[in-house]
Amino acid sequence: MSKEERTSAADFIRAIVAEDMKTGKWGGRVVTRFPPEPNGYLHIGHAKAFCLDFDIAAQNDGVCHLRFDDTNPTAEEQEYIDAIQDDLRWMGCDWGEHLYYASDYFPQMYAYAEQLIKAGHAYVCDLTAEQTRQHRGSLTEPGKDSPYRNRSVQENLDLFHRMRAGEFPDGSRTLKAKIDMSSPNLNMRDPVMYRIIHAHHHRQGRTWCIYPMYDWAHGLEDSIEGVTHSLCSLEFENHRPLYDWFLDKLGVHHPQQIEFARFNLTYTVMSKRKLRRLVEEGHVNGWDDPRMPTLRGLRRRGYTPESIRECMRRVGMAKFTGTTDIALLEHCLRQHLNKCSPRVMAVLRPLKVVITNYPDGQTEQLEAVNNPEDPTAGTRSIPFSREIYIEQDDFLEDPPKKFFRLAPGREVRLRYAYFITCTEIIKDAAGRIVELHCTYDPATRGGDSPEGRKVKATLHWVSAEHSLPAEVRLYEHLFTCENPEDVGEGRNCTDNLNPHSLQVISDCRIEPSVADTVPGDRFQFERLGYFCTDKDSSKTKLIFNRTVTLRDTWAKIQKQQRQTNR
RNA sequence: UGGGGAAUAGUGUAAUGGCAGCACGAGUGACUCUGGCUCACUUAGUCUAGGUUCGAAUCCUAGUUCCCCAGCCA
Repeated sequence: MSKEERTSAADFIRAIVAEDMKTGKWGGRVVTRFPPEPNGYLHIGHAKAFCLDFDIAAQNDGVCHLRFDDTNPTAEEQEYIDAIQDDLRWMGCDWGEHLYYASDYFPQMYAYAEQLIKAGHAYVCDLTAEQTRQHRGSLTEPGKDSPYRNRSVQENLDLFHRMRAGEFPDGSRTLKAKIDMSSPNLNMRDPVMYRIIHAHHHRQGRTWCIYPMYDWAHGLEDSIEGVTHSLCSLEFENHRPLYDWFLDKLGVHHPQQIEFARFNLTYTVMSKRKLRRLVEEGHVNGWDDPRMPTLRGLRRRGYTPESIRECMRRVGMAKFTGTTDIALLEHCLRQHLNKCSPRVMAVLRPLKVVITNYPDGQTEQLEAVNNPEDPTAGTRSIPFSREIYIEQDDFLEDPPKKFFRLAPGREVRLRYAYFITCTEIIKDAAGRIVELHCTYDPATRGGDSPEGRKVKATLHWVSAEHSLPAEVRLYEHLFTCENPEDVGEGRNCTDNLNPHSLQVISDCRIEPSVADTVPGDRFQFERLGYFCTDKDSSKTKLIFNRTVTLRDTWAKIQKQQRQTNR
């Protein structure tokens, strides 16, 4: 990390941290934490939060804890704990020894609760959930005191002990903080601290049957760990007075909670609930479907951690809830992939071309550059022969203006190979073009004309005989509109699903150099886009995902032409 | 409706009383053995109305719009 990166206050949160470091508010320490609840997979929205947490710690020689906020046994599973760590490691996050679980603090939290009861700040309440709701009042009306609000300390202590001992059924009693039932902030109207849940906890088993609520637990977790800056999203702003109240009443280490706007992306949804629905209703093929904004999905799609981090850096940090254009993410992706992806030639929709003046049965090896952006990537050789495939899109019998590619009588370059000229179109009975006959110019071997003759286009190609069959999965945005959640009454985001978000092409051809590819390998298929080998791919059946297309100026021209012809 | 927040080009974000800048997008052109990359240029903004000030995106007043809160979820 450069000195500038370490010292610059790029946003309002880093400015606060920098100021605290200057004044020595926390003794020159920075401790942050990323506290996911293990009840789902991480998505790119989380990336904004954990990049901030881990980077701020690193930039200040501090530490960032990974803490699983496992305070609700009914939703949480070990599977998610493993997956979250796997995703975070992939993203390059380093928590060192600092892996913690909120549930490990349950004894300490219990002791703190007793302390609050003894100080008269908490009481056991026998109201049902429904009654509690009624007592809470509304946005405009104050709440009413619970009839159990003024129990003696002794009785509260006794009942609380018996709650913990398992004497009462689920939902029969709660421990509540005694604050102010008429507070305009609903969170301060005697919030529940503990509820009774007789359930198996994925780590604690049956040790506990009372579980702390978020507001009670979270500040304690931060405090116990010596966190200095507790960074969270905007919806917790209303909870900060409660966070502060608990820690003040306890008189313990009191971190500063700072809120920021969460990350939204166009053409996708981000809430766990909606993502779960996409999976459960079969709109996608699991949590790691390459169309999903989950980190697992993005990873399988071929995204790099670097590009996600770069996007987060560019998005910045503010308190305005906006939506980032997915074009920014894709720009960061292309920028990184352009630098690091080896180039390869693949033909998605093959059109056979016979080079009529090329010797039958002859094969030669031609040298191709692996990555023009990276001289150290070297070269490879690719086989050329009399019959090749080109892209169907690269030939037009009756080319419109500005179409530079192959057409009857026109000469183009085959990349790294020869100039060819189209001499004949072969059609089937239905009039479909099934084959092209071309001639080549032997003097242009390697792709250049010795006398400096120019061509307007360079096409990618593969040798028919030597190329490998492959399946390619093309992805588009999962939804057809920028904000899929913006739907009318009685409709939901699945109404905006893009029916073309996945297109499988099974008869592609790819150059033989990729024969040994393994899942996760990334390539640029020249002139098409960036692709990566899917986890379903094998030696006998090659399968690639399109990560993102190249910028496509021709597609834009076509779109313009279509509009002007209308 | 009570409370808590937020409003700067199409989008995201700087400027903390002193030249409204950057990035993405869009458009035009140059270059090119990828219609890629790269480069150049263009486009376009302070929510509204008052006020303070030599000077306001920034301070004050009033308003407008948007987001969050009535789980024994986090």
